[in-house]
Amino acid sequence: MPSVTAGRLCPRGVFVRPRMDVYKQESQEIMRLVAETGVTVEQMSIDEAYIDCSALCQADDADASLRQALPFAQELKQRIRAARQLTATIGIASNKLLAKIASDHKKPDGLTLIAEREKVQFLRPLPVRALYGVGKKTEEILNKAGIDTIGSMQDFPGDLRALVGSFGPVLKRFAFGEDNRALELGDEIKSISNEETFLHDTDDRKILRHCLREQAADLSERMKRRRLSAHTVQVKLRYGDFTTLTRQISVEESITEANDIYRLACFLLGREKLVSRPLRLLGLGVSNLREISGQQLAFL
DNA sequence: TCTGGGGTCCTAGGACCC
DNA sequence: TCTGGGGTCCTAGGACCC
Repeated sequence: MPSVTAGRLCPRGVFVRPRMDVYKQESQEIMRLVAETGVTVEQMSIDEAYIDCSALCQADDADASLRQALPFAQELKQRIRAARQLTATIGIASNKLLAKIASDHKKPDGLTLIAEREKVQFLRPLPVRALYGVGKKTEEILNKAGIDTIGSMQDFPGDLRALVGSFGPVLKRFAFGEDNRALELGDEIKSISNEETFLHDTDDRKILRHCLREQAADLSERMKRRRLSAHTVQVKLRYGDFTTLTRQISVEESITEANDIYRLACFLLGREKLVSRPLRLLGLGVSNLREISGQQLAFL
């Protein structure tokens, strides 16, 4: 059974949000410290990662295995503190779902282990929202059906599919602390986008064109840096009343140049005259990404 | 917090083809 | 000309995550 920990790295008692690039650099340094230990790491976000240290935890009994991860976790926390003067919160459990819940359990500088033997009881009092994949909407649906804690979900006799569709069976297993998601190690990027919320809603063509040009240039640069090209361009608009819509177009040619992205974006906006009233937000994205091979394929 | 930004995944409907 | 069923692709929207 894999033993996984989720770590959350928290700037110590600092409420001022550091500049993003500083944050990112710090994140890289810490992830490097983690990688140095030789474990398998899935970085979830700038300040979170799942670590599979099952290679270090080889006891016959599942809970004895988890306990073997404790000294590793303690040492990791110490290393991060010594090298970066930051605290790290770590959760230890048998899978990603529980490791994350464990790491959320005690926030600043925490270390929580959820034993296999105790996981079902541990989960019972927690709100359904604590489960991965349950957001505001799903929480509302569950609450209406009388399911407010994970315990009540464990006890629910009906089929959750009637409430949450195909997520039902997975959710039921989550409620019992069962999760077989593997670490995702691929760093494949599926889409790249950016968006801008204006200080004041606007339908000024000059402002909108300028915004799109800047976004297209940024996307082009990010694609080139990763040696990617796109086959789909998407625009996103939000009006003053918060109505949000997207329009996308897929093309056969590979798109990497800012000008091509920009032109397709203008086409999408113009096609249905979407800028019929002032916009609160304008966004631009590319997807359907492929690696630039540097070499054309020849078809006979 | 009258609502930021950058992502992923799922679903549903329509077009199109056989 | 009308009818149908199934598969696939594209598009749009929404839920969710950090």
